[in-house]
Amino acid sequence: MLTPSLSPAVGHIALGTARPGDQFGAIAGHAGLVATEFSYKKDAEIYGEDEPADYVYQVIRGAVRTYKLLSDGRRQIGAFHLPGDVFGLESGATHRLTAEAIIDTSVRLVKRKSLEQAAMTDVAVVRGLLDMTADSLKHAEDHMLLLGRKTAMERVATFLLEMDRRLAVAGMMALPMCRRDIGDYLGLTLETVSRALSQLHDEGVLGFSGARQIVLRNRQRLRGMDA
Amino acid sequence: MLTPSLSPAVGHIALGTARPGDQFGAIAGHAGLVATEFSYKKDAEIYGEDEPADYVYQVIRGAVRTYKLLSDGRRQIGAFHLPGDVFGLESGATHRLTAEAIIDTSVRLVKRKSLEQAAMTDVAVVRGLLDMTADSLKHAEDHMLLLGRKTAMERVATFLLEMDRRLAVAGMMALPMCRRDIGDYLGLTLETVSRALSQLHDEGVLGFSGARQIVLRNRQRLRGMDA
DNA sequence: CGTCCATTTGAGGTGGATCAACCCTAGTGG
DNA sequence: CCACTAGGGTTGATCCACCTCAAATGGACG
Repeated sequence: MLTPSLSPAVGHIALGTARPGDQFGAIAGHAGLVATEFSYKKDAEIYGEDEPADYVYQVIRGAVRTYKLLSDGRRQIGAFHLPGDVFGLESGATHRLTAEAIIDTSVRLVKRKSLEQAAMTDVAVVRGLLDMTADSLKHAEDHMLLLGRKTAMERVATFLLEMDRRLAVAGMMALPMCRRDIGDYLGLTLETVSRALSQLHDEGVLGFSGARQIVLRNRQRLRGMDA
Repeated sequence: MLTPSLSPAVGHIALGTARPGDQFGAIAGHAGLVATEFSYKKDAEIYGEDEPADYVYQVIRGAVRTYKLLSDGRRQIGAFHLPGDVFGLESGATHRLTAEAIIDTSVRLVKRKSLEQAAMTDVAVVRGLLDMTADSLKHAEDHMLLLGRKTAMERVATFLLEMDRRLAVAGMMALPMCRRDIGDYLGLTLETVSRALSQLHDEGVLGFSGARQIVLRNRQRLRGMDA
C-alpha cells in the first residue's frame, strides 16, 4: 500500500463542513479530527486484505472496488464505492478486503486512531460509525440474496438499478468499471454480463453511447426483472 | 410475530452477569437494561422482514435462521444463529430479514428503545453494538465470496468447518437444520448438498450417525477443499 | 492511422438444477 | 412392542443456464 504521508499530493483540511447527506456527517462535526486528501491512479491498490487498518477513507472523486480473492485467483467484489461513500472502516485491526481505485480517484482519509480517540468520548461519533457499518451490512445482505438466488438477468437488472440510483445524472449513467468488474461483483463471467446487457439493449430497455455510457429507457420493466 | 409480553413463559432478569465471550458482554453491564426470556416452537416466526425492530435477541438454547425471500419463494438464508449469538440488531426502524426458530428455541430479548437509551449516554454500549454489527458484516463478506465464487463442494466444506467450529462437542456436531436450510444458506439445492455430503462420507472425510450427527475425520483435507 | 485492450458474439461443454423414485428413521397409534 | 406412516434424506436420470474457449469487432489513444 502507498503511504499517504509520503505523498506530495497530501494536504490537510479540517473536517467540520458536513454537507447534508454526507456519510461522514456524524463524525465530521467532531473537533480535532483531521482529514488528509490523497489520490490514486487507475488500478492502484489503496490497501490490501489483512493489512493493518490504520485509516478510514471517503471517496471524493472516482470509484473504488473492494474485493476478496480465492487462492486460485477467483475474485468476489463486495462493493463499489462512489463519491461520498466511506470505506475501509473496520472493527478489528486489519482490513478484510482489498481496495483498489477503479479509475483515477481522490479520497479523504482520517487516522483510525484519532477516530477511536474521538469515539471514546463522543457518543455521536460511535453512533455514526455504527450507522455506516449497518449500511454496509444491509448492502451485503441484499447482495447475498442476489448471489445465492438470482438468475444472471435478474442480477444485471439489479445492478443497473443500483448504479442508476447511485450515479445517474440527467437520466444517464457513466459506469467507471469494466465488464469483468461487473461480473466479479455479480458472481458471473464478463461474457454473461455482456450478453445480458446486449439482450436488454435489443429489447429497448436500455440505450448505449459507448459501452459504459448507459441510459435506462424502461426502469419499470427493469424493476420487474430484478425478482 | 408473537408478542413476548403476552407469553406465559416470560420472566424478567437483570443483565449484568456477563460471561467471558458473551456477545452481550459490552452492553450487559449497563445498569437499567432488562432482558426478557421467551421460547419459540420449531419453525415459529420470531419476526418478519420489514416488521418494526422493537427488540434485540440473543439465542439461549436452540437455533435460528434469518433469511430473505424473493417473490416466487426462492430463499436465501443469511445466517444461522446459535446459542450465545445476538440477532435482530438493526440500525433502521425495521428488520431486514425474517427470523425463524429452526428447532424449539429460547431467546433473551431486550427492548430496542431501552438499548438506544443506554446507548445515548454510554459509549461502551454503542461500541458493543458496533462490534456486533461489524461481526455480522465480516460474516456477510465471507459469505458473499462463498456464494459468488465457490463450487458446490467448496461451499459444503466451508459450511462443515464453520459448524464444526461453532457447535462441535467432543469432535461431533449435531446439526439443527435440514438439508434444505443448508442449501438455502449455501445457494445450492438440497440434492446438491446431500450429494456433496455423501461424497465426503465415501471419501472418509466425515462420518454420520444419523443424517444430522456428523463427525469430521479429516479437517485438514476439508480445509484444503474450501479454496 | 495503427495499436491495444475492452467488448461483443459464437459454438460447445458442464456443474448444478430439476424431476422422479426410493429409502430410512423417528414418531404414532394400535 | 411392533406395524404403519410421514417427512427428511439419498440416489438416479436428464436438462439447461451459465461457463469456457475462441474469434471478430469496436473505441480510445498515441
